[in-house]
Formats: sequence, structure tokens, C-alpha cells
Amino acid sequence: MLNQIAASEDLVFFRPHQFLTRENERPDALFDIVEGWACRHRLLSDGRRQITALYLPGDLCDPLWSLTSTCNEPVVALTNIRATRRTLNVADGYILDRQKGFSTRLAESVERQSNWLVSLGRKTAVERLAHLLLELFERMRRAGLAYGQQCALPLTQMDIADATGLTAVHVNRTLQSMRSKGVLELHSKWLRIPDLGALRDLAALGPNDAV
Amino acid sequence: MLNQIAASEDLVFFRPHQFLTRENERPDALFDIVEGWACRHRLLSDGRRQITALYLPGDLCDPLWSLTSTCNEPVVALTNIRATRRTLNVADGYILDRQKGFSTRLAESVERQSNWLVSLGRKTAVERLAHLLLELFERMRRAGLAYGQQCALPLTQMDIADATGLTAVHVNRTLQSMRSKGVLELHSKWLRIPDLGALRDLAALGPNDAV
DNA sequence: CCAGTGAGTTAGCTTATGTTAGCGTCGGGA
DNA sequence: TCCCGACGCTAACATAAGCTAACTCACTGG
Repeated sequence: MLNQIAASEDLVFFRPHQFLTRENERPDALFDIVEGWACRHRLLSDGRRQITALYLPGDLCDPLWSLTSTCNEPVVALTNIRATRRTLNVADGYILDRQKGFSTRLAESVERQSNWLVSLGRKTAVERLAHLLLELFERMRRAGLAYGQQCALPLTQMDIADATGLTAVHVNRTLQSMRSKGVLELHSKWLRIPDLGALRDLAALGPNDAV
Repeated sequence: MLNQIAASEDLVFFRPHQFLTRENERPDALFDIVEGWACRHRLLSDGRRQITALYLPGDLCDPLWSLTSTCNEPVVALTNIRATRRTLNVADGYILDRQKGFSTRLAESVERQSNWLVSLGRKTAVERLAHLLLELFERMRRAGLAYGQQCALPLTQMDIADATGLTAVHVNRTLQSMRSKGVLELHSKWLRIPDLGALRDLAALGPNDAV
């Protein structure tokens, strides 16, 4: 009944659009991203796409879905990626990890997914963008990859659109207007947030919400 | 490091709008709903509400959030509720349950949340409603609470709106149009689906999607 | 018996966001 | 060097969904 993380740790590489994991595959390993970004997404038959999770350097990918036996959402690289592949021993669907903050990451995943649900269900374009960029900046900061108020943000506007449930065109429009109001700068895959507080206000976060 | 479900099992009751769990409380127990419906939701400062999970008879509430130390979304009763309260031993954030299909329920929660994300992010009103009603019917069926093509559905149109990220008015409009097309009947908290296949088509589900 | 409340319904109008199309720039590959 | 495809950007127009408000119909409680 007791499970362990096996010792196996391969270093692996991916290019943009490459799959880290595929649909309908039993996940037997988790990727610990060392460098680069990835996402989990779902494609509808007519081409609509929804990104359901973003993975940044330092992220485990994916604690949540490792709990399921088969997964119907692939994980794809958004940039070049360097990662370590950690195989798991899974018995009876229970997962136990004694060495790293696995359960902490799990809890974060749960909370993030929930935040996204609220965002997609009830927030305006400005609020969604503010929320997303804030979240990403904060995660980069915690990963030690932010420099002052700035960090890398290697997403295309279409990626952002598919994460926020908007269109690329509308993302562009909305970003322009936010730029012109001075609450953020974003060009050539680089994000700067002059005033964290102002952006936080725009994000319509509750008093208890993290980020 | 080994945790157990303690023996404690109290029978508890709730009335509509009563809290099963509150915000910012450390969850030390899970509710097993015997009868009635509940939901988890988030309230924005201006009154907007998003339901992030629905709990039906037979559901555990909530496997996902029991993984976090404190939770920022309350669970409230939507109807009269009878439930058994199961206290947990939680050590270091890990949860282990040897007696019931806890991990199966966990996996289902993860998948449902993900489905909802796609729905809220990328689907039209008709698709969202078809998807939600289909999911609820299927869950009722599996709980042994469906009778042929029918089941109870004790949600108000506003509840449905807050689950699907729409307005009550628009839910009403859309339901009307679906009714007039004969793909569903819904009155006095009772749902009938004359043609499961037709509704499935409207829901824009992928080939791998459950429900 | 009536007043009050919550729910469903419908209509008219408004608006945020989607759609389509086109332009310019950049960088990589042949 | 020259394509060619991604990407960012913009404008004009289309539409799904939001907003407000009113009316009805149960129910419930006094």
C-alpha cells in the first residue's frame, strides 16, 4: 500500500508543439520542467481550443492529472523545453511522495484551476488578462525568474487567448488598452508590471485569493 | 505517515443556503451526501457568483479540496440535505483512504473540473447547457436516481446560470429554444431527455469525453 | 384572506466580444 | 537573396449574450 517515487530521472528535451504526454495514455511519469513553458489543452472538433493549465520552469507536470488513470488532455510544449522525467510507482491509484512538496503542488493546482473557472465563467476580458498575467508573474517570481517587476512571458497572443477563453484579436485590443493606461508593458515575450497593486485591482480578486 | 479514515460518522442535516463548510476553514471532515444537492461557489465583490462544483446524492464533498490545507470556497446547500460527516486524519497534507473508491472520485473531480473549464472558456450557451444537463443526468443515473430518461433536477435557473457562467435570463431563453426543439423537457425541478444522442451532439463533446 | 417572496417568463435595448480581412514585420530555410 | 509562415496589429462589421424591467404564477406565513 505504500508507494514511492522511483529513482529514475532522465533529462529530456522538447521543441515547440511537441507532446510531452498524449491523450488516452496512462501517465507513468511526471515531468519536472527545468526550462521552458508547456501547457495542457483540449481541442474541440471545430478547432476551438482551451488551455487548461500552464507549466512554467520548476513546475511539476502534472500533479493533478497523475491521480487519474487515463487522461484526455495532452500536454504540449510552447517553447523549447528541458525537463527531467520522473517515473512513479502508482499502486491502486494512490500516490505518495515523501521527498518533495508534492501535496503542496497538488493544492496549488486545485486552487489555480478553481481560480481559472471563476475567471472564465464570470470575469471580463480585462479582469481575465490582469489575473492571468499576475498569476504568471507571481509564479515566475517564486521560481526565482523575475527581475524586479519584470519577467519572461513566451506566450503568443493566441496562447493567451486560448488560456483566457477570448479571441486573439480581442486579447490584442485589450492589451493595447491596458498598455495605454500604463498598467502593464508586454512586448517581445517580455512582461513588465509597473504597478502590481493597480493590476491586482483590475483582476477583481477576492480578499482571500492568492496571487 | 500512514493515515486513516476515522470511524466517526455523524448524520447531519442542512437547509437551503446553509453552509456545509466555510471559507478559510481547515477541512477536517468530508460530507457524504445521502440526500439533496449542494454546491461549491465563489462570490466576487460586486455580487457575481460562479459555481465551481455541484454535489449530488452519493457524492463526497469534496475529495479535491480535501487536499488543500485551507479552502477559499464555501460549500452551501441548494436543497434540504441529509449527509454523513466523515472526519479525516490528515497528516502532512496526505490523504489515504482504504475503504471506498476515494481515488476514483478524485479522478472524476479532476476530469469534471477540466470539462467545466473547456465549457466556460470555449462553448456557447446551448453547448454549456447541454453539457451540464447531460452530466447531471448521467451522475443521477449512476447514483440510481434516474428513471428511464428522467431525473430530479432541483436547481433554479439562477443556479444553472451561475454554474454555466451565463445570466438567468439567457439560461431561460436558451432552455426555451431547446425545449421548442424537443431535445429536453425541464419543469418543476424535473428533467426529461427524450433523445440522449441529440443532446450529446449539442454538447460539442469530444470523442474521448465521458458523459 | 391578503401580502410578500421567489421563481419563471418575455420584451426591448445595449454592449462586450467574435468574425473577417488586411497590413507590416520578422526570422528561418532553401 | 527571396520566399513563406508566424506573429502582432488594426478596422469595420456581426452577433451572442448581458441588462433592465415588467408580468405571471405558485407558495408561504400571518
